[in-house]
Amino acid sequence: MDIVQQIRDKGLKATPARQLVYGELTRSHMAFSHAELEALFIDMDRVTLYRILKDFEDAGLVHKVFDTQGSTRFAICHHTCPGKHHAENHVHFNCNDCGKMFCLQAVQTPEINIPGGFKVAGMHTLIYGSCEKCNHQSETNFPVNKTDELIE
Amino acid sequence: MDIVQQIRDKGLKATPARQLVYGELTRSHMAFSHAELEALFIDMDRVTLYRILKDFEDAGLVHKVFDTQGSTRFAICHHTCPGKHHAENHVHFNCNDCGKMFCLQAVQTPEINIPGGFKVAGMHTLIYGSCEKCNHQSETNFPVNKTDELIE
DNA sequence: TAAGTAAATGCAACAATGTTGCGTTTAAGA
DNA sequence: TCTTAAACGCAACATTGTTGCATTTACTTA
Ligand SMILES: [Mn+2]
Ligand SMILES: [Mn+2]
Ligand SMILES: [Zn+2]
Ligand SMILES: [Zn+2]
Repeated sequence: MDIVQQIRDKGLKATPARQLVYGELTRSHMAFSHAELEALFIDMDRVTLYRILKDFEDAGLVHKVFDTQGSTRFAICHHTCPGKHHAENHVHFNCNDCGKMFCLQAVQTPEINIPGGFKVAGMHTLIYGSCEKCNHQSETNFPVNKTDELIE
Repeated sequence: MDIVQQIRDKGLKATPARQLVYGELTRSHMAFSHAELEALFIDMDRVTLYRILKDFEDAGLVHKVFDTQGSTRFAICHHTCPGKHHAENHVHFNCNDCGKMFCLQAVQTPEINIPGGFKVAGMHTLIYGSCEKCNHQSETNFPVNKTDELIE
């Protein structure tokens, strides 16, 4: 099913701006900050972008998450998305080096028991470290004890 | 050891404002938002409060966490705190009803395996639901199938 | 394919949150 | 008590997000 139809199926008009945003989010499986999207679509109005993301979120097309800096990010909802609380069923990874954030769709949030009278509704799991690309780059920049072919 | 000495031990002056903030954070084991602290200390300058929290964080007296809304919160570091990354070794609970956030010092962040080339440095675990107090209140307000003594 | 309409956009203004610079005050050691 | 680096208070600014309103546009229906 194409992007235009996916947007329309949620009762939203498939405007050019929406197609651009939804297209970008669909192609990569990353969680984008507002700043990142603004940089990608330089002539898109700031407020329009806020509203597009809000509308997408309400429609269940994207989910909102916060990175290790507390900044808001948006990512596409996987097709197996149960709806509004999609973001809560999988783990997110935030790279300390490049700052990018990834949805690890395949990794479910773990089970956890907590004491006291707390009634658990859900959880957010945010893992941080360095992504594959940044791992490689740091190895390339500061080779320590590697064989030649690993340095590349 | 008293509050004044704990602040001084980190190389900070134990000013009245700092004693108030540190005292409050020490007594309760909650993670306070900036707004909550401003409300508690109405005649404390906004900027001073920001700087106190920043200094405490740098000194390892408190740790910064984000709640389910992405809002910044600060909580005391437990005495077994390993230092800068204290916040990462225990789980936090955020009440959906009253909005309060609790440090569950006794609950360690779980182990988790993720695929791909990601290099894990740590994780944040944020559980949400309703706290003990709010559980009770909702039972009191909307009694369904309870015995009398439970409704109280 | 033209017209009608609700939805979406663009712009300005505003609100909330956090930061910086700088002159004044104060905690703590001598 | 004196000295001084640290902390404070205030104003100004930056960033992020929201709201109101006039204009434009995507989609429906004729
Ligand atoms: Mn995600
Ligand atoms: Mn904590
Ligand atoms: Zn990276
Ligand atoms: Zn509560």
